[in-house]
Amino acid sequence: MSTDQLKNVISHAKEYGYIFPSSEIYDGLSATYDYGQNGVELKNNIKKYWWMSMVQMHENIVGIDAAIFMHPTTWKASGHVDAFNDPLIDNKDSKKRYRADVLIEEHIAKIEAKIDKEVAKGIKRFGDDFDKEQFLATNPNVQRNKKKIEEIEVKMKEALTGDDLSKVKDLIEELGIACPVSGSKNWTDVRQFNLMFSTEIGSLAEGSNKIYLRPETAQGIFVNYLNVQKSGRKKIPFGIAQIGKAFRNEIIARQFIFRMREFEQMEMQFFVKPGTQKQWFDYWKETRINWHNALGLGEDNYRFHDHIKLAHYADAATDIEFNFPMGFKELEGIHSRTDFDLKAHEEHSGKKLQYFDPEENKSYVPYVVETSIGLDRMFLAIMASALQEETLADGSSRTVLKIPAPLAPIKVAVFPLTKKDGLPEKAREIINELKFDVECLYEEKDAIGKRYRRQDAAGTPFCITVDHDSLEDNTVTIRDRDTMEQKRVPISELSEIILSKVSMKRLLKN
RNA sequence: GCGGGAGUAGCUCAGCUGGCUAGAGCGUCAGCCUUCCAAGCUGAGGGUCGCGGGUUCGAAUCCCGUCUCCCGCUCCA
Repeated sequence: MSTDQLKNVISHAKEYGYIFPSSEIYDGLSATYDYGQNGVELKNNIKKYWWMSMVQMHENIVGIDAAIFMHPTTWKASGHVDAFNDPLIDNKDSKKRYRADVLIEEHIAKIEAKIDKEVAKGIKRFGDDFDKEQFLATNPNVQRNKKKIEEIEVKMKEALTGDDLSKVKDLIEELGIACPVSGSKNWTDVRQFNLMFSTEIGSLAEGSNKIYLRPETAQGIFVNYLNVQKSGRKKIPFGIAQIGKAFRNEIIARQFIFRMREFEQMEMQFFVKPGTQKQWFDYWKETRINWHNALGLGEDNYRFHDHIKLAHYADAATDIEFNFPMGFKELEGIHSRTDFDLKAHEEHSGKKLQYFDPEENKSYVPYVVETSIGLDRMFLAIMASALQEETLADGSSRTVLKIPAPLAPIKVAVFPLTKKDGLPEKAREIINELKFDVECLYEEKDAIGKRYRRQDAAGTPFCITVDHDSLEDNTVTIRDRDTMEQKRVPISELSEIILSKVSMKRLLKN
């Protein structure tokens, strides 16, 4: 796959009613997209598949739907207020972007390295008589550097906590910090990027009524975990699942629906006894990759990417990466989050978030193993791998969207072979039965071959054709999108045949 | 944000040394044909050439500004 493939996916998605640029008549809104008539069906089917596999198939997992707005302290506890608030600066020559505070800290680290060097020299000179503490307290070079560090730290704190980011730039210039790549000191101004969207709540903008749109759905689960545990009489280990929108004010939101500012997550937080997190982490790794593989998008298109550098909240983390048109990229994250989140919420809320374990006869804060998949990314993964250009035996080609049948927006299209002789009426009759089971579509325009190809491109897995024999013997042909093969079957068996191929059961039993 | 590329019909694009009513293919719609894998015939609809300004008798075309999209750099689901 290539970037050309991404372009094909984008235009195909638009042409067949899957995804439209948002507010297109106003030239669109950057990195915002709307799901069209087919897109919403596919998206809902992905959600359904996930929800059934997580909630319905696990008796110890239940779902919730938390509000997008949350108490502002939530985001202090989660670390998002600090971690998502970065002062950034660009080097104009190398075009590299850095976090301004990191640049300054690296500068401090360099000075510290100088002190260490001085100490090493001292050891060499005085040998066994070397008194490190005395040396650090008296050596003039060390003293000078120590003072430097202190000064920088004070200034940095002042500059970063104040409203005036130009002071941060002044400090960088004052220290003569150069870009590690270009070596130049040609910097842009420092700009603050807060990845959380904020708005005001209440009728007055005055006062501190600032609230955030949630940057992840997980916190809605954490703050509710005791409510669910108690009202549902849940015993550990148990899980809470949620599907919902989250918002991040990405500096760069690109690559179609891969990175959007408004996106949808499907998350499940699994609460376990401390010490068992590793085994559950492994369990969910396997369970989740099986969920993906059951779709048949190609096992080679997936790979695990284990995190070496872990986030502040995790003791193990892996990504399930998918081979998107732009290469292998993260599709789902599986994180062992320890008790970081619940402990933080205990601290900030002053409420105990402990679970009483009747087996152990003691209370503890559970550990959490999280699975978190980007719904829009899953959508893109399916679209990108499903869209294929096939060369047929006769040398002609066809465009086919091989969406896994249970996820396809329209499951079956019904065609009368011709527009007369009562064939349309017979076709309508069939639809009027089938529509209780699956999404159907009726089509009588153009040659039959053309109608087949149109449904191939739209992703409809089955086409039923009513011909003159149908009127005699109540049989029709059913054509398979992927193999293009046709079978003649009794109308009375249609529902059963189709359901066996498009029901979620087929995927979930895997 | 910085650098590169691009905005003309639903889609893919041509036209861009300024000059007839802005075109093609595919798609869409209506009718004919009645045929099991996109290809027949007839007709129709669809564009203020991204937007604003300027130069000019005249701008899709030249100039300025602006917006949007795509690719790369950082972060993440």
